[in-house]
Amino acid sequence: MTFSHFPKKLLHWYPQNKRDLPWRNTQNPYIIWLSEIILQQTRVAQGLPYFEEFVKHYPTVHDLANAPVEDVLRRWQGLGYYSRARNLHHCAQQVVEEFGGNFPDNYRSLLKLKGVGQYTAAAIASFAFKEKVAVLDGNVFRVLSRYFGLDTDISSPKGKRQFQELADELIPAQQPDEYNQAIMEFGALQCTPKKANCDQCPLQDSCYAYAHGQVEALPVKIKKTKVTTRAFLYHEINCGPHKIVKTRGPKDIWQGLTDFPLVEFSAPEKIELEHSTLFQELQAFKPIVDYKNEKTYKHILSHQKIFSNFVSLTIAAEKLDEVKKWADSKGYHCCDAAQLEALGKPQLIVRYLNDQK
DNA sequence: CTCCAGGTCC
DNA sequence: GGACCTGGAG
Repeated sequence: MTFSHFPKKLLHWYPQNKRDLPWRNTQNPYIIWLSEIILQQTRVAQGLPYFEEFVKHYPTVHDLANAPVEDVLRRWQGLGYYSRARNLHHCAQQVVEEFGGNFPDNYRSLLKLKGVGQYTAAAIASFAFKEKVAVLDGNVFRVLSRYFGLDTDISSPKGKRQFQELADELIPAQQPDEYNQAIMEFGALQCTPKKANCDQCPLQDSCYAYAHGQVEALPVKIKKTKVTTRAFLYHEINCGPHKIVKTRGPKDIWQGLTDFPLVEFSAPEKIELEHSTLFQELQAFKPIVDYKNEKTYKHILSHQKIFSNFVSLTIAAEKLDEVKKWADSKGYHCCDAAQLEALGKPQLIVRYLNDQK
């Protein structure tokens, strides 16, 4: 087996082809950690502006730990997978409280941090501390499965184990950090999921998938999550300059973000204003109702298809005290436009609000 | 429109 | 093993 050929080629390819990205010019574990969390399941182009903002507003782990979690969620707005933002904040406090403000300097200890799993621990340990631990992310799965012709399902525990063993054997003792960067960058730029650039590939002559016409077929991934359909009727309740909002709770999507009171229906075609218990209750306040029935927002998550309609209810400003009392009793809050702007909201709500302008 | 990216937590 | 988000590519 030409095992040293592979890392050698990658280490040669990398300096000539790598992108100049801000987190690559530092060994500061805080900055590296920040970039890794932001880049999980996220493309560089989408994550980059968020990274810049976070570094600017939270230059040190102390700044992040001291910030209110609402501010962190607001800054994360639009990036998705909001548990990353909650874990990010929790992890910063962990580093300050349990580790005296210094990130742990090895793979084992890094794993104890909230939101830091095997991939991220390996990335930080190698990039910041030169520890020889192999990263295993989607890029690495793809490059290894193609080059070595490994066709085990990468979503199975067995597949993950096999790939990790292979990755651990391949990583060189000399420049483990550079090698980890190289193989991921190679997957991102050269050995891409679709239309891999095999014509000008430095590994072409020894690549299993290229020789066997398997480039498109690898890696093998079986899992596919089934998508459920949901139907929301959102109630935009206005009273003078105030709106009624709700902080989303646990065990559902958008945890910790802010949206409007809603009634969920069994199917999109079942959405009916008159069947909303919320709408019925609100009649007591004699609202002016604006319901554009035909306008349905469709919002797609990886595992849910959400159809939502919005009804706008305007209540006379004099009834604010009554409305507030009602909102309190339902677990809702009252806020003005500026306060709403400062809260993290799902993109569906952001889209709706933008349409109202 | 469908498919896809891809790491952690519970 | 399923839940979690958004946006870009085709």
